[in-house]
Amino acid sequence: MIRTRFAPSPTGFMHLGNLRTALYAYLIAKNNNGAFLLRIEDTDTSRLVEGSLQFIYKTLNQAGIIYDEGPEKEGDCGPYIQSQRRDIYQKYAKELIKKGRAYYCFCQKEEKGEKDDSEKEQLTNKQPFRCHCPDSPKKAQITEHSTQHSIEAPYVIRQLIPQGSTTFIDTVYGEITVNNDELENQVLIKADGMPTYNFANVVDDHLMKITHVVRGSEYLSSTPKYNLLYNSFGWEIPAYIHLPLILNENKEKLSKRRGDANFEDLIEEGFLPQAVINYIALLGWAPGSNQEIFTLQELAENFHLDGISKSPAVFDRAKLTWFNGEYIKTLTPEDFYEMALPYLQSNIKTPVNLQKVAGYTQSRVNFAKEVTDLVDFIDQLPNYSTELFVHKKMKTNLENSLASLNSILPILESIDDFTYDTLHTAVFAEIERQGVKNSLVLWPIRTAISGKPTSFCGAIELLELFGKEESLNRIKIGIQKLEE
RNA sequence: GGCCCGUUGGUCAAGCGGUUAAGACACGGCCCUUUCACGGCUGUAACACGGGUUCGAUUCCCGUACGGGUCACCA
Repeated sequence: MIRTRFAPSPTGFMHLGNLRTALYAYLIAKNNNGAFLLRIEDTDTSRLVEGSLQFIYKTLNQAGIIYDEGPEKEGDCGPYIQSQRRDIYQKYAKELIKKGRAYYCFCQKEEKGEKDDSEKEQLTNKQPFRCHCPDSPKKAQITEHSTQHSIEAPYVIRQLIPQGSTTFIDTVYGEITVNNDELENQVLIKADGMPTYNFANVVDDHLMKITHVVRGSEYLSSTPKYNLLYNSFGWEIPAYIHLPLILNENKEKLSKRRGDANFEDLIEEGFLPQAVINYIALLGWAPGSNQEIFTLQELAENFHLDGISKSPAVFDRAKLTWFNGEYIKTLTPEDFYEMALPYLQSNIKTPVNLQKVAGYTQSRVNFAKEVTDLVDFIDQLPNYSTELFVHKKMKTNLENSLASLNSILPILESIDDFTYDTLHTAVFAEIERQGVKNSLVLWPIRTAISGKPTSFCGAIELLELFGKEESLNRIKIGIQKLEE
């Protein structure tokens, strides 16, 4: 049975790259009737950000990515929070020492922490840091000693990288071979007793029976070290599925610091969670058909490893916006009404049928909040220019617009029942009587009532929406303007 | 800088030795229509470069260029 996991650290917001990793891991599991687990990697106590655990839960929830095992949903492999598994890592690290594949290291390294750019540049001409413990005669002693007694001096446990080269196979990128000289004797257990990501990851993936490791391609170069670890333990190596990066418009890695949007921001802006999920599913994966709109369920059914691409993808807001519009259109009228209501209520004081307004605007917006601009003529008629009455395609000009309004006015005045059907019948009867093009009568009405070059619905709908008094009022204003 | 990975239109992408090199977004045009939008049709636009291999390379191999990743007691 296939088991995948998503293993975020609670260090802040959920970036789109992370979310996509979670999504793919989920889809791969679900596509194979497997299990998807959530594991929290909180081994760096200094980087923990308050509340980010809630963000993780909330985001996965909104996205519909439901885990089968994880925090507060314990399976057989818990606990699923690494800080609660400390003893486990200690035990396995000691086992590695006994096997001679790891060792205690007392080397002091200068103050670490986040490297800044200048430090990174210096790396250019420097040999990477090497721990010399294995060459020290002290080492054997310590190793033996420490298996029985506790050690006083601060130490870390390092993985002993053997000579030779390491080859692994990535499902996406294929076979990759790295010379072991490139690999550092990496730290497995830190001075504070916590495991590093590199170690905890391997131990947990094995213990949690993860069959497919899904992660970003930034881990590609450290994968040989994981394999060496698996081999040292004699554990089976999982399938690796490394995912290409998601870049911003400038082709840089997405980052909050550069102002790139994360999931929370996008939802805040009015993007629907399912639209975002649908879009990022297609950033780095292609279904092999021309279908683009997928429910989560459909994604799970159609997902296949062959479709994952190797090259990074640029996040395109325009395309996401299109997806959002598509999702807005598939909303039931009730759902869209509910979504648009706050914007309608805060922009419309006039007693018009908001449900109808929502209905008219639904197919015209990509975001619910865009109704704001569409309805701005309802409470107040704009001070428009009579030029609006002139429309080549509608065959209207100032003269015939005035004539149309003058002829339709008494007819509307005689109607008390301002409902669509009644209005439609009456207006079209007049159009037929005059024997003119529809637009010659309808365009002036629409223009007089809206005072805008475009509106979210046509003349008859506007008459119904505004009711008799206000409609006649606005038509009279139009006549006045045209008479001047 | 060493190592690793990548490179099809502006963007997402199909392609997996022989194709008029799909499709989508964006952009332009047309149609529909009582405006706009929706919808339909349509147009502009791409295989980074140089060598091989081959009867034939976008597809395979090798370089070059460019881009990215990584080189932490961070994940």
